[in-house]
Amino acid sequence: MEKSENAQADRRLAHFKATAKEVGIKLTHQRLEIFREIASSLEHPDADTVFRAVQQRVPTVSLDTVYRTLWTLHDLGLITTLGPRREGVRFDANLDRHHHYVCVRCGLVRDFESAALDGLPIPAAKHFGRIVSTHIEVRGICHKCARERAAEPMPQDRKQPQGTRRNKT
Amino acid sequence: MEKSENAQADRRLAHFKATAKEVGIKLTHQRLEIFREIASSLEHPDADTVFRAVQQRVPTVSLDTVYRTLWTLHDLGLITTLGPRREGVRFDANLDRHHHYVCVRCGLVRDFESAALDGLPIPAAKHFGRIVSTHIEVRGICHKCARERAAEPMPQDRKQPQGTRRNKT
DNA sequence: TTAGGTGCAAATTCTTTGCACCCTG
DNA sequence: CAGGGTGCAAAGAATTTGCACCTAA
Repeated sequence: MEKSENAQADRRLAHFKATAKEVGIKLTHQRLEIFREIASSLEHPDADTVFRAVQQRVPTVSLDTVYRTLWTLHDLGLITTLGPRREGVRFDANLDRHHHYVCVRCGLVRDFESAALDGLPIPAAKHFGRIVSTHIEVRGICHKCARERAAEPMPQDRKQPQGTRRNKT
Repeated sequence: MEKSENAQADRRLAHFKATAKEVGIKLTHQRLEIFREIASSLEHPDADTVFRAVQQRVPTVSLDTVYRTLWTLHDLGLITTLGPRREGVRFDANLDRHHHYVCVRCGLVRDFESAALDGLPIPAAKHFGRIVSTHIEVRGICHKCARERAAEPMPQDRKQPQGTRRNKT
């Protein structure tokens, strides 16, 4: 997790370019930026967050292009989805075996790895059907929220979290 | 998992009634039916699915009451949420420690238990913050979908799944 | 060049909310 | 009987889609 985040993003980008050429889709400026945004983020952003970030560098992108690109990448197997909370799907460019820590307060998501967990057999599950992937989802309250929590009277889950979230109009 | 699903639902219902009395909210016919629906289902239905099921017995319920009730139950800690796919949140009345098998094709979700997994320490995750719960999410293709898959040319993920899903209009 | 991609705007869907009447406690 | 809860309908949000122009290959 500490070893050069950037090199990792570059490797993913290279993988994307190779795949794009392979299946014959165009490598547009927008796609590159959108993919780069997810590949280099630790946040597992949602469509709108990606949109706003990419917009900084490519002022003309539109939200629907972001949506289309995200699903295209997903269909190509270049990114996976994450749906930890009710405010929208989020995307993950980390294709290595990994697990997630999810803050139930602000929606923050962080990856972590665990060789021990990876080796485990999943006894009961396999009788439901074929298994494609297995990962742990740890839910909790992140440090930042724990600190802020002292103030507000615990607004449970619901409502607007303050992490990586929308703030239209 | 085999031991009398019904007794389990009854126990949950009793818990609901006790909690309702405790916090002073009314035990309406609608709430009872909505809760019963989730408590007795193995499907972890979404709001719309619950709505249609409850509607059979209480023809006058409205979808918004279902939404309100679901979140009320959630806020009371009587049910938890699940967001495996992009088509909406789903609810879970199983408060015991358990894990999920999720079909990426149709969205089916099944619970399973594993004492082995439950005992595991989550080494890396705890430095992100406090941990509230830990569960495994196993993704795969369920038996039914595997069978149907032979026909269709693998419509990847996207589009309408055919499991527990909407079909308005 | 030219077919796939993009931006725009309108259409769909899903979820929430205001308000008057109803029913549980 | 009183106040929370419900149903209805309309408002809000998020995501998708049709179409004409643009650009990577």
